Amino acid sequence: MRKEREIFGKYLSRHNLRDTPQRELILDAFLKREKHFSAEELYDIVKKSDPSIGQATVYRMLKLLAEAGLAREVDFGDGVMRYEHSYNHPHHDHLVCRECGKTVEVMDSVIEELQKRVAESFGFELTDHEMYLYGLCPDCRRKTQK
Amino acid sequence: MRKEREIFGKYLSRHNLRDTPQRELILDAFLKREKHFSAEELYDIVKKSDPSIGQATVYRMLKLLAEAGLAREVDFGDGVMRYEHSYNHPHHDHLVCRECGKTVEVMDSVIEELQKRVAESFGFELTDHEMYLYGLCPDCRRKTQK
DNA sequence: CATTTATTGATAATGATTATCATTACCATC
DNA sequence: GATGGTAATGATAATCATTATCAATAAATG
Repeated sequence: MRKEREIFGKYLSRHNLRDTPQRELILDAFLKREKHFSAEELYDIVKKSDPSIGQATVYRMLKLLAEAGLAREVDFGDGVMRYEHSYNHPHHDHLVCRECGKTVEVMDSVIEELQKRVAESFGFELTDHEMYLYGLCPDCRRKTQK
Repeated sequence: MRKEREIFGKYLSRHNLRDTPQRELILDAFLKREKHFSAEELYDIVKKSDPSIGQATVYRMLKLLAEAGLAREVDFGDGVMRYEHSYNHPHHDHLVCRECGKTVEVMDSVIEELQKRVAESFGFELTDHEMYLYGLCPDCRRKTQK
């Protein structure tokens, strides 16, 4: 968390960007947040501390966090982009419940390796990927059966 | 192709929906199309045969085709939904070039099996998934290196 | 043929995100 | 500490794909 602040500070100065109270506030909220979130959700949070903050500022800050390598975009395909921590949060994929929306981070290195091989078998050089597994979580399975 | 028409006809009558020239026209264009496409692209095609057709009709028809099991939505994450043939076009994932956008359909049954196991290891019942592999296609790799 | 109900096409609405732009704030230099 | 240059902010307009609305039209059925 200290380290993340440091990284962002360096990112700002390296790009001739300024440190502002708004950016500090949004950075704080981001660092406190554990679950992934949308721009609007983060906006609602920071608005409590600074009701005059604009949502454009939140959108802009999220772009910066992503570029600085602290955040990562997550697209669940519902038209709303979410963000999650990227620093010290190694790559993973998502397992999402179709019923209640609960998500679990998953990672399988065998799958990762196979993805690379599949790409290579078509002559592609794999740079990244997206994988979303959809299903029913344990709770919703129980509810559905009864 | 005959079979697909039959399926769609049955879908219409089973749902008390009507067969109209517009639907016929869009169905034709859909059946002729091999590559995936967006609503707008299909609209541009059918407009040549019937300039008075509305794009809302195309959007509506794509929903029907998907519900009838003839089409499948493909979300490349660029904000535009595409469709591809679903009938006699078994499940596959997509390998996409980050540079030129070229796509290849891929399928690896080992990956599919592992996905199921990963989900199960969290108590989830896997219903479906999305996997997009991004990289550089052979052509773009060559261009980038030179 | 008349009635019912689905369909169409034009257009307005939606909703997330981005662009614009006047105003404000930061920061280095004098 | 005033100043000039430039970045940042917040309000708001714009964007863009998609959806909803609705009056007009067209099928199908008795």
